[in-house]
Amino acid sequence: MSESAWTNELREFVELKPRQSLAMEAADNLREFIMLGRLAPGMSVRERDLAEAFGISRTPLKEALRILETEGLIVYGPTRRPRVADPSLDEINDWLRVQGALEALAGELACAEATDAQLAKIEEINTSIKEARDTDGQLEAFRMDMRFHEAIVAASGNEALAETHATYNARLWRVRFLSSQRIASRDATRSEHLDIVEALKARDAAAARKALKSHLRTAETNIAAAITEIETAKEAD
Amino acid sequence: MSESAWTNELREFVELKPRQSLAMEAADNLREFIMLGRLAPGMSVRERDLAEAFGISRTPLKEALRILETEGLIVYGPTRRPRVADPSLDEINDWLRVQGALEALAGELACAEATDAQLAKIEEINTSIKEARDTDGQLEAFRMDMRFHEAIVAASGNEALAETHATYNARLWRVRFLSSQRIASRDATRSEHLDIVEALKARDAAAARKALKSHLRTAETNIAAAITEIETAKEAD
DNA sequence: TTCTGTATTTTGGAATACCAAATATTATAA
DNA sequence: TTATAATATTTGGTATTCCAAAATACAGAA
Repeated sequence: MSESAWTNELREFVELKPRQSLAMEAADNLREFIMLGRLAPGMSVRERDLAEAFGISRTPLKEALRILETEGLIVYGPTRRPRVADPSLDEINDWLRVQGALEALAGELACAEATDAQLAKIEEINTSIKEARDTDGQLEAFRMDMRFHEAIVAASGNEALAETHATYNARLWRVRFLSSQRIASRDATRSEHLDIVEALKARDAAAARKALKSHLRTAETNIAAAITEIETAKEAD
Repeated sequence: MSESAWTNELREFVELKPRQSLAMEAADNLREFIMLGRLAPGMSVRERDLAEAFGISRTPLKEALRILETEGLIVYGPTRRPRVADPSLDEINDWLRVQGALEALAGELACAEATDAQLAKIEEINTSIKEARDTDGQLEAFRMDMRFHEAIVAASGNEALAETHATYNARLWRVRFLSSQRIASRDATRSEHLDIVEALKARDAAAARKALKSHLRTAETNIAAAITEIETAKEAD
């Protein structure tokens, strides 16, 4: 091994991100479209149309759909025709319960594993949520909220947990975004976030678990309220 | 709608299972091969060779590899070359912690949601584990053990939870199988299974959560012991 | 012998073509 | 007009082919 130390360091740095394929690129774009509701839930997806829209062939597009399927954003019918997922409230609640268990575990682990820097970062993100709401608008504040939860999971040091959590986040992104736009949802969220941060800083695993679980439970309530609001508004047509 | 009721019923029945594609078939076979260790961990996988071995083209085989990637059985290197996963003990423990949280949640939910028939089935599977060990051999007993855990998760009535649990089961299958062959691991397992069944029958959510969590914790210990045993045996070459 | 630059081979990514199943459309009969 | 049969079209699955990147083998120079 005649290589100097920085050689390996550089190699690691440059190759850490697996080379982006057309499929992954398409998956990223599609995910964004679905999350923002640009592609409506339940809408049927035609491989050929989408492939043309992206300027790629069906082969990588198909792979992109597969990726989004595992994330729960695309569902395949019995005849293998893909559609944009249109989850029922029951399914969403199922997802939220799993997400709750994952985040509770993350909080627990983070109390033992997180570095002080990671905890500081979590707290910093939390304070910037409020700032973003004042200056950058609702969408940015919501993105910060998501990053808050991601940071907690990352602080657990459990990579598999982070991956699984990310797929549930993707599925839940849209409904959580809808819910975040209700003014009524925001106040509770803010104080709950503080509880979470306090528990983590105290490295009190039980408290962190409890705070995260109850946070997800209010999310359940808020989302249910948001969805019924939208449903009733739709009936006013 | 002039169709008689049974027409739709029949159509539904026959089409309920999405048509099996070559990709899924290949994924099933490959999964079996990897789980049983026929394809050694870390071994590099050549798409062309495998496709020829299965008698299919690379297109569906590629999709199969993608499926197994999301299950964590296949990993892609930085240059997108697929290999059979070769998880470190740390990674395995990460997986087990997530699996523990999932099963704890499942037990909790099952206490509220499970039908009596489902609980009876769980108990029945548990008793048949012992029988299988006496008559059908180790592998069959192990399969029963897996079915025991699957049945609990199914009884939670949370489909997403069941899916996520299944992928972790796939990742962990091999190491859990190795661990199950240690005689020392078995006695503790048996009494813990009884604790779980009792808690579920009493529909005591807290007890079920606790029993499942501690069961996964002993799994952690057993697997660690099994792996170090194998490692030291390997050094004897 | 060891290192480096070059040629060869291997490998996965992507485009294209074709097929069978599913769907939509049209025609026909009651 | 409505229901059914026949036809045409659309759609996803699969095989084949080509291509660029990567790994390997090799040859020459230090």
